[in-house]
Amino acid sequence: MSDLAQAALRTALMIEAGDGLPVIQNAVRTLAGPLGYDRFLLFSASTSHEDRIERVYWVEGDWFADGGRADADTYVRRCPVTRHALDAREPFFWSKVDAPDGERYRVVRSPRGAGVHGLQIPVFGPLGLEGAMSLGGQRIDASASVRLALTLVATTAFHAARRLLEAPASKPGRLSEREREVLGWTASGRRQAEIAATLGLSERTVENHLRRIRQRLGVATTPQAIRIAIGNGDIAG
Amino acid sequence: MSDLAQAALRTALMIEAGDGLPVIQNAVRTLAGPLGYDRFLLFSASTSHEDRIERVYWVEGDWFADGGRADADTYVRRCPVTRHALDAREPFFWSKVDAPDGERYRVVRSPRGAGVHGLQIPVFGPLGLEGAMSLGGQRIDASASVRLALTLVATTAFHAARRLLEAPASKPGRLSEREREVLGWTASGRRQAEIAATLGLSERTVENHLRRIRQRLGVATTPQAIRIAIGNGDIAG
DNA sequence: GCCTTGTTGAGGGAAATCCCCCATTGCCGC
DNA sequence: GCGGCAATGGGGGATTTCCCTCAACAAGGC
Repeated sequence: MSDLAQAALRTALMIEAGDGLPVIQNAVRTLAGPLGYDRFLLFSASTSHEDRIERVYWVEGDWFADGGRADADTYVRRCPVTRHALDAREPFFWSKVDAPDGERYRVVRSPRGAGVHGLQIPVFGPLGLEGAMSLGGQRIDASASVRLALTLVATTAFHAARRLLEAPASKPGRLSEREREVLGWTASGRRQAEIAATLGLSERTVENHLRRIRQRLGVATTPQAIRIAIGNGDIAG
Repeated sequence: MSDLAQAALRTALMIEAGDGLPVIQNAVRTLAGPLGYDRFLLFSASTSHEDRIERVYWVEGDWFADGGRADADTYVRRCPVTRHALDAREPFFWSKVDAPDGERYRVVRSPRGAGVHGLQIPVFGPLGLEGAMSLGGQRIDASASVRLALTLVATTAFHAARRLLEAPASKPGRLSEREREVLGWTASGRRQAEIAATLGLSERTVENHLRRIRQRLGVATTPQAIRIAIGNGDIAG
């Protein structure tokens, strides 16, 4: 335990200074391996589509109980535990238990016994959930110290991975005059048909504008677009 | 340095297990004091309107250069560095430098020289910014290790403080606790069905809550409810 | 006890939104 | 001139939200 904290900090520093995904992976493996974690998952998520998991940066280990034959990417997106990260407010431990009707995942305070256990660490930013890291294994150290240490490392790893892998992509994000106008009326409680009448457009056009707005802001629903646009100063709060 | 990581982890654990603000304060002081930090600030914030700082949990030390005669709460709300936390995506160091036309704050990679320096650590959650912790001093250790260690501790401290201080009372907004929760997730792009799953409710109930929210706020549509609720400070912007 | 409020849930149907594609027009820059 | 983009509009169908009513239960005040 006295080594843990130092190792975690050293790992985080190494990850921050790293220049590639392999550095991150090695650093995490070296730290978490001795603690019983041999399955790793790192992904970015956004509140955009229904399929909220946007990009899988790293998936490794026998998550699938079939030796990895399933398509990792697809599996990850459907994994109940992965998806639970989208609802979580804090890091949490989980257990996969065998039930008569197949496998069941449960969020637990401290996993024990046979089966696969893990730790999920959501990563948040100014706009909410931005990604998560998941670590699992058969016999894991699930103490509070490990949770804190891995939270530090996972958060650092996520930011580093995103910086490295997401670098080229950047978004303009701002709305056009017309789009601000449409969104402004929407925020004022007007329905699409009303806005169309007000602005002298067809309902179809208003709808298209709203879709484009959602796309540009990278959000899934119009209510969310309102919130983001207010945050951006695109429309009045 | 080899002590730092251990001390940080120990501090975080102590804070998590603590049962009062004094425990948190002592823990932070003990860790950060030897690193040169003697001014502390912990507050909750929402990204809603102008006055984004919601509640100051802890302010201590000579932040004001006048020995603390100014109203701490007021000062904190206006402090440029404090406000910068609202725009930050990650922890950052800052420096207060003397300029011909008064004091100036600057965000820097590594503060040095005379003057007051500090570290700001924003804390995020599913709905975006939730609060921040600021630590300052005349001669601070501004290494990457310290940044990481204090990030861990500050994040833990914020969650603990909120849990302890925000538990009993909540704001008098027209919306009930549950309603704010539902509306908050809606503003984060979740659909009714998803919110139902997250909160363990039927879709019907979520729908009923949203209708009641609209009724209470006196608005016609949910997007408008988002805007009004943000304006009222009922949900995070 | 009685009344209010918060929270939960339902049935049934109407309305609105959202999604995929597509096309036209006009403007701007290279 | 040509490519790119904003603005406009459409077809057609799948989801989602919204609206009305009704009901049960727990907690708290009077």
